Amino acid sequence: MIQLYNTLTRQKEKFTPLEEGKVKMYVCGPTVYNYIHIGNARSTVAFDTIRRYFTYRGYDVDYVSNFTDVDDKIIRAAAELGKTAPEVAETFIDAFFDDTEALEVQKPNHTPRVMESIPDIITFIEALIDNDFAYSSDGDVYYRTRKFEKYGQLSRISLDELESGASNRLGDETSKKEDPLDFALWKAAKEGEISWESPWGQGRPGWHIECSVMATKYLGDTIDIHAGGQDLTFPHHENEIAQTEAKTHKTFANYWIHNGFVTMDDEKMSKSLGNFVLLKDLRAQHDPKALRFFMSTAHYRRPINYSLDAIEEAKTNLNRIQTAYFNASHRLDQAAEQTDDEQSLMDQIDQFRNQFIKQMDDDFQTQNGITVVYDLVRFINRYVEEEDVSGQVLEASLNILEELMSIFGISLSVEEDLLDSDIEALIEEREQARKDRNFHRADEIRDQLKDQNIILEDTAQGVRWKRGSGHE
RNA sequence: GGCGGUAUAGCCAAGUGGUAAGGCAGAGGUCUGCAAAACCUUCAUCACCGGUUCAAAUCCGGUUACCGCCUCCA
Repeated sequence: MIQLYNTLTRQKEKFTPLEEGKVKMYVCGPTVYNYIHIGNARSTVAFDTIRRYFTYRGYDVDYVSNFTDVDDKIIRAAAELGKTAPEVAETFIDAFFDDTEALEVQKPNHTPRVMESIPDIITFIEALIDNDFAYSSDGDVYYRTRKFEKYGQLSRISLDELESGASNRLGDETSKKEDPLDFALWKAAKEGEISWESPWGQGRPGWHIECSVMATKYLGDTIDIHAGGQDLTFPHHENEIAQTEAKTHKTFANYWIHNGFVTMDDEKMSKSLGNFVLLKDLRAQHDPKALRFFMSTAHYRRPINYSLDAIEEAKTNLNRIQTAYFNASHRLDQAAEQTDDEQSLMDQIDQFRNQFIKQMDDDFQTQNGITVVYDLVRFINRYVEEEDVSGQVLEASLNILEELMSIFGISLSVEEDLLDSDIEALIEEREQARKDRNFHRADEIRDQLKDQNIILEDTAQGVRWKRGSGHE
């Protein structure tokens, strides 16, 4: 039984899908006016992990994540770069996929974009006007916030408090609104901006409406899970609920989940603060696997503080896991057909899986899942040093290690890797030198190979080699 | 100001009433020709004050600090 923390109720709830065995999940995607930073990446990775876990637990996940490709910031970026808004969007959508594929993020089943959805958006807005939840005003269309009784339910804010805050802030745009709390569904075009024909004149959609439209279009009026960053809770998700439920008169999403931020020096990493690290730069310097692992070391709802030390630690820890996998693989060659304690060991291995599932079922506690992986690593490392090992146990250990790590999007198996014949010859020469107790020559060869990124390790079962990490 | 979150060893991070998981770093040891890897041992009374209880990091009250949202933002 999977439990997840629902922002709507502020508590953990048992997950009950709308449709047996299926998960309909919508994740708010990026506004594509720039490369993504690691805060954006964390969100993408967190929900990818959750998606993978649902799949692991036997669910068929229909995963939709949008691109906001119509927006003030894109228009501004286009003007600065001397490109059109669609060109800018295209560039950064491609970059988004480059970045996230490097982190082994699985592609959503659908990635709708605002520009492709204009007719649906217009239809949606018309429905809201028809039932009196929205009104047009001089080329704009606004949502009547006060008319939606449950407004504020998700973010737990009261309209009156909001109003007192809003009234000091809003300037001229207010004049077109009946109420300062109303928000835009459609904005009249300004000179030179990208715009579309609509019943209210040339214009473009407001920010919030797109997600309501795309989510319901691909997943239906009611979806299981709606996800996004904590900063989207208000106003974005609150407004999505208001729009969608005013139109459908049904619950929009049963579960709302929100990820915590990546911080730097304990402050939120954000584009507006300027304290961000672009994923594309970071992954040029660090193994993307280590970056993904780093993002899995904290619970998705908690903040995670970015630092070079933290990345290094993730690298070290991942290396430890990788080494256990490597060591067990190496031992496979000399494994026995069968051993006496085999059954009890196989049972222990199953226990690791059970423990892992228990932790992950509880609101996707990846950090505790990783602890189970460490336990498994120790189990493997101990076992590998025994005199007689069973091939079955080794195989099962390798499989489960790979299985558990795959939830975090990390593959441990390395492709069959062959050495050049001259390197093979050097290794053999070194073995002979060691037998002859010519350690000077042996060390010389080991150093020489190390320069070529081949690392030799002498074990009780003979020499084994591996390639260095490659990233430094 | 309103709402929400967090405070556990040098660092990261578990643990929601029964006497502090795990990882990194550090120290010592085993193995090894040496190394590497690994294994073993070792390293905290849980922000502060008060209360409830046989028993609290865990419950209640209060205090302090930090963070987030309330405006575009994952």
